[in-house]
Amino acid sequence: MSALPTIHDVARVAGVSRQTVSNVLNTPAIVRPDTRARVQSAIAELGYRPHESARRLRTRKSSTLGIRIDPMTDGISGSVLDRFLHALTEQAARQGLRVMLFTATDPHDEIAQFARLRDAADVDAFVLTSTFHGDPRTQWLIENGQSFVTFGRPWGIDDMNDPQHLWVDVDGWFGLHEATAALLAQGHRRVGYIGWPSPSGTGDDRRRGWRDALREHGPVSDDELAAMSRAVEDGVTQGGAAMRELLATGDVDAVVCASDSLALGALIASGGRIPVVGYDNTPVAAALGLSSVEQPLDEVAAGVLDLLTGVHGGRLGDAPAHDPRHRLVRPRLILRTPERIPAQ
Amino acid sequence: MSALPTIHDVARVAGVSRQTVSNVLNTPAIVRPDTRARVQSAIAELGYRPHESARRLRTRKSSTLGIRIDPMTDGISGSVLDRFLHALTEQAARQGLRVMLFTATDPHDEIAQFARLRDAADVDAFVLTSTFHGDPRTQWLIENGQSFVTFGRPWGIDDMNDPQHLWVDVDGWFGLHEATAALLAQGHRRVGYIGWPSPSGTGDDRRRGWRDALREHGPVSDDELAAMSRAVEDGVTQGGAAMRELLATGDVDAVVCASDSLALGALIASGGRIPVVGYDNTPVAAALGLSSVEQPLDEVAAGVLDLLTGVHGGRLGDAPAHDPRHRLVRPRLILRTPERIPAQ
DNA sequence: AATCATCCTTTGAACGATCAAATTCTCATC
DNA sequence: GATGAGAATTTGATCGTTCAAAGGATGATT
Repeated sequence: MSALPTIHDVARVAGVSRQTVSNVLNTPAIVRPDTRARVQSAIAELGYRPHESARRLRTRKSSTLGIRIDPMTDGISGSVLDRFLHALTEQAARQGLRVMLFTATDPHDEIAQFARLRDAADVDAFVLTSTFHGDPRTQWLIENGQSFVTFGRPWGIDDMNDPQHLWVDVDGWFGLHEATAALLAQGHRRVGYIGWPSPSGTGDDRRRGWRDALREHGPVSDDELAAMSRAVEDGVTQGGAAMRELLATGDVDAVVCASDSLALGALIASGGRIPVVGYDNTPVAAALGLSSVEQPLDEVAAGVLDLLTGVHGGRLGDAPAHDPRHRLVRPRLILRTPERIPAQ
Repeated sequence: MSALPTIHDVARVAGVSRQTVSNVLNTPAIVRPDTRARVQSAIAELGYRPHESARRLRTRKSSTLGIRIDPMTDGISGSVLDRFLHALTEQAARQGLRVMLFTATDPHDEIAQFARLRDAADVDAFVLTSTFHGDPRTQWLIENGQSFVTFGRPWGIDDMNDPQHLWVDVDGWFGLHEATAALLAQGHRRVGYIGWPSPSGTGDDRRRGWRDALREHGPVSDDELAAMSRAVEDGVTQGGAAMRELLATGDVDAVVCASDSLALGALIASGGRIPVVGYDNTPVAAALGLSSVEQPLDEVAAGVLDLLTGVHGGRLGDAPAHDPRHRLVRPRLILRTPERIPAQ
C-alpha cells in the first residue's frame, strides 16, 4: 500500500522534470510529442492523478461549483431541482468540474454561505436557482466579483440585461403557448388557466403564453380571460379548488396550469372530464398520465456550464447562439391521455 | 478589494506566530486564554477564514463527503433521496463538513468514481445509498481502506455484521408493523399488502412487518397471507392493478404498501373506499392526504455523520446507543384522511 | 540563586502542485 | 563551424496551512 504517486514520481519515471509533467497535463501543446507520450505512459503506469488541493492552492481555482439545495418546498415540483442537480453534476464532471452542495435558511444566510465558500476557496462559481424579483443574492455576487449563473431570469426590469448577470432560463411563455395551442388545435374552444397570483416573474410569463395563444386563435376580451382563469397559491388543494370554480361557471372545456401541483389538483377535481396540462413533467404527472410541459434540464445544465466556462461552442438546441450572456431554452410539451382518474 | 487575509496576517495583527493562530483554530485548549482571545479578535477583525485547500494539502484530509446522486428512478420515491441529501448537507455543514456530488452510470462506474475522488483527495469519506444484495461497492471500499457509511443495511447474510461496514437504516419492519397495527386497531379486519417481488432486502423486511402485525392480532395461515397480498414492481400503474385484484377477491378492507407509488395507484384504484397506507411520506402523499410511513431522514443523516466522525455523543432518538457500528432508526406513521379521491 | 519541569510559543520544513524566469536544445542561417 | 532565434525543458520560489521540534517564559523545588 504505497503512497499516492506525485508529479515528482511521474517525472522521475519519465525521465523529465516536474514542470514538463505539469505541462503535459495543462498545456500539452507546448510539449514535444515524443516527450508527451513518454510522460503520458508514465502517468498511466503509475496511475497518477493530480492532487486537487495542491493544485487549488497554487492556482487559486477550485474547479468546483457551489449550489444550494433547498429544503423541498412544495415537493412535487421540487423534483425539478433534483433533476437539474443531476444533469448539472453529470455534465460538470465531463468538464472536470465538481459540484458542492450547501444549504441556507434564507437569502441572507445564503449570502453568508457565499462568503464562507469563497473565503475557503472551496468553490469558484455559484449556480443559483429560483431567482426572484429584486434578488439580493445576485447583487452581492456581482459586487463581490464572484462568478455565477442563475437558472432563472432576473425579473427586475433593469437586471434582465445586466451584462454581469449570466442566466439560463426556460421559456415559460413558449411552454404555455404550446400547451394552449395544442388544446385549441384539438378542438377545445375555451381553454382556461390556473396559475399563481401576480406579481410572479415566472407565473406572469406563463400566463402571457396562455393569453397570447388564445388571442392568436380569436378575439378574447380581458373579462373573458379573467373568467377563464384563476390565480391561487401553488398546491394540489388550491388547484382542485380553482378547477371546481372554473367548472361551476361552465366556462372552460380544457385547462392549462402553471405547475403540476395545480394540474394534479385540477385533474382530480375534474375527474378527468376535461383535459388538463401541467408544467414541469414531474414523475407524478408521468405516473398519472397527466399532460405536462417538460423543461429540458439537460440543456439548462449545459447552458449554465457553457456560460460559466465561457466556451460557447456547445450546441444547445434552439438556444440563441449569438447572445453570450444568457440562454432561453424551449420546453417541450408532453401530451398524455389520463385513463384512470375516475369521475367525481 | 485587498487579497484574502492569511494566517500570517492574523498572526501579525495579534502579535503572535502563525502556529499559535493555527493552534487557536485547531487545538484551542493548549493556548493560554488571553492569547487565545487576542488571536480570536484578530481573526474577527480581519474576517479571516482558513484556506481549505492549503489545509487539505497539509493534513491530507478533505473534510468532504462524496455522495452519488441518482438519475431519478421512479421519481415519486426519488424525493426521499433528495430530502436525505438536504438533511445530510445541512448537518454536515454544522460539523464543518462539505458534501460533494458525483454521478455514475452503474456500480462499476461508481467504483471508478470512488477511485478518482480518492486519488484527487477530493473527499475523505463516502455515503452510499440504495445498497443491494451482494453490493460490489462496499467490498471495494473496504478493500481499499476508504471510510464510508451506507444508508441501507447490507442485505447479504454475512455482511450484516461486518465490523468494517458502518450503516444506518430505517426499520421498515417496524414501519409496516405500525401501519398494519393502526389499521387493525381502527377495526379493519383484513389488512392487505402490496409490495415488491422477493428477493428484496428492503421489500421482504417490510412484508414481514405486515405479516407479524397480522399474526399478533390473530392466527393467519400462509394461504390467507398470500391471498391478501400482491408482489409487483414499483409503480403507480402496478399498484393500481394489484389493488383491483385484491378488491376483486373481496378479501381486504384496508391495504398497506411498500411505497407511495404503489399506494397512490392503490388509492386511486380503490376510489378512496378503503384506507391505504404508503411508505416514504412523499410530497404526493401529503398532497393527496394519503397516509404514509415517514422515514426520519434527519436522524438518518445524523446517524451517518455520527458514525463517520466517530463521535457517538449525538442523541439519536430510539437508536441503540450501545452499538457503535450501525443504527436502526424507527420510522413514524403519518395518518391522514384522504377526502378528495372520488369513487370509480 | 541555580535547577528543573511544565507550559506556552515560535521556527524551519514540509504537503504537491504551478508560475516565472533561467537554461538547454534544435535548427536554419550566415 | 559559429551565430542567433525560437522552441523545449529545467530550476527556484511560492501558494497557505500544519507538523515536528526547538525555544522561551513561568513558577516550584532545592
